[in-house]
Amino acid sequence: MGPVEVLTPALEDYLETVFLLVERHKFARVRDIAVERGVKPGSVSPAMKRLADLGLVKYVQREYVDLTETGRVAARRVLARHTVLFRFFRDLLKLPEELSESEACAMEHSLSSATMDRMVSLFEFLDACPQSPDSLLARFHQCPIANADCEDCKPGCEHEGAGVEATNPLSELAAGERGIVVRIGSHGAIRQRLLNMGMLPGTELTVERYAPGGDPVWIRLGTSQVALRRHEADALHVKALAPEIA
Amino acid sequence: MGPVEVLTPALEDYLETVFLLVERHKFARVRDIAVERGVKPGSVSPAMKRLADLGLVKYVQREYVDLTETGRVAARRVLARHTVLFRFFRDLLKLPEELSESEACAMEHSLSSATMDRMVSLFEFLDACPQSPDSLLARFHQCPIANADCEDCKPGCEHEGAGVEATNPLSELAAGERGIVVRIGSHGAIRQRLLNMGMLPGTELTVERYAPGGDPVWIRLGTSQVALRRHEADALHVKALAPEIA
DNA sequence: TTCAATTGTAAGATGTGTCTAACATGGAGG
DNA sequence: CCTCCATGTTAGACACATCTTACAATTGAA
Repeated sequence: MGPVEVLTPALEDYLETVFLLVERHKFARVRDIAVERGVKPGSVSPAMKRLADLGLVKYVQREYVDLTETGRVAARRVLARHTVLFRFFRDLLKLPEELSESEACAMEHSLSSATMDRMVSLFEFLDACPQSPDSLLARFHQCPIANADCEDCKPGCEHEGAGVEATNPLSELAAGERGIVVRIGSHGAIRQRLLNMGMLPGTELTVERYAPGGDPVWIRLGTSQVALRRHEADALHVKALAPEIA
Repeated sequence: MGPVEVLTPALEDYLETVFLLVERHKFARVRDIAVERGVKPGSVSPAMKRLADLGLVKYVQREYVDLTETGRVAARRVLARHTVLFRFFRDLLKLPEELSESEACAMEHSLSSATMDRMVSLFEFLDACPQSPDSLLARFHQCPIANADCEDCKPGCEHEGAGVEATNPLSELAAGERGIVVRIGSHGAIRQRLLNMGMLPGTELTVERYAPGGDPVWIRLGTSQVALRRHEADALHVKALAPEIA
């Protein structure tokens, strides 16, 4: 096998930084790299030495840092992963620019080639397939169910139309009944709490029992149990399932 | 501020493991945790001590490990992030089960609440909105452009239909012309290479010049330059842009 | 009851990445 | 020519997550 040296996340970050600096200024100095990455110059020198040992940068001590051809290829690969994630977050999920950026930075080191490839396929598809303005993605971006800041329902989204199966608030399930989470009809803190408890779309749950008055309701999720307040149970839209096979 | 102790990735993993073991066997022993995580028991003890210090587990030495209520909440949160990522990879991108799993493991530690929330919104939308069998997602999963293993085009996908703008192979652009990458009409190694060079859908590029015979063609991507072989340039579908404003 | 197997702990080593503080270098102005 | 200051380098320390190895405690069988 060739030199399949795996770069540590920090080294990938340094490589990326050097690439961007070299693009901007034709060369990179230790100081610039330190500023860019928010570390002290003393941390940069040893990192450059390691990159030089791996054959990724040409490093004339006290002078400048430049990329080798191998280094350029590696840096572009890291950058491509970053870009794919960034575009996914910003353009597809419509997350704020800054969050998209930081999230991409954090995840770029653990994105496999296969996954990146597949995400790009999704982009290609979304771009090529439904070019009309009522494309599914555009509908997602306007969908009231998927967005907090709009009224109950709008044109452009046919959730109440034909073909959509009925869902009920969880609190309409009787004790002992099962259901599958379809959506969380709520935003903000309640939604966060429900998601963090594992109430994700597609999750199967069983209503264990209601307290008198129905206020805390105990739910079984797999083998673990959680208690929900009434307003949380109301926010959770489920599709009823046939009772469990005994 | 309360104890907003941030868990290291490894501690999150331990917490997750403990949660799953406790669910399965009512309690967790150091040894089980070590086996589950593929480490030696000697690594587990200190980790448990640290989790106990953070108030996340109740740890009776030599006996068992159990979660505190706080720990259970934290563990469910980690697990929920894992599940969201896993479902995204497996069900939406249609990646193999095993890859989805390992990718989710790697990324779960850097998924922010906001991003998770938004991914769940996408799931909810896809589930609620286009319930018909020709939903966009189903079309993605069958789309020949997005999948290597099918012929040129199939029913169910109307790429050649009306409303789709024309794209050309990159090699039809003359030197000096600009374009935006729309898709990579190729699979396997060539696709990998193009992606790794940063040729992602949405990327703007300029054709710098062709070598005699047109075989290597030099492309400018932002401020950096790459050379493409003819068969690579043919695989790259671009939309021509108006020439750059001088 | 005593020993062996099982299980857990403690201590030391490694690898990575950071910091600070002290030291080196080289060019510009005096 | 010398000195000062920007910049870089080195060394030493720490933190963290992990490993291995050697030791300790528990348990149950002979």
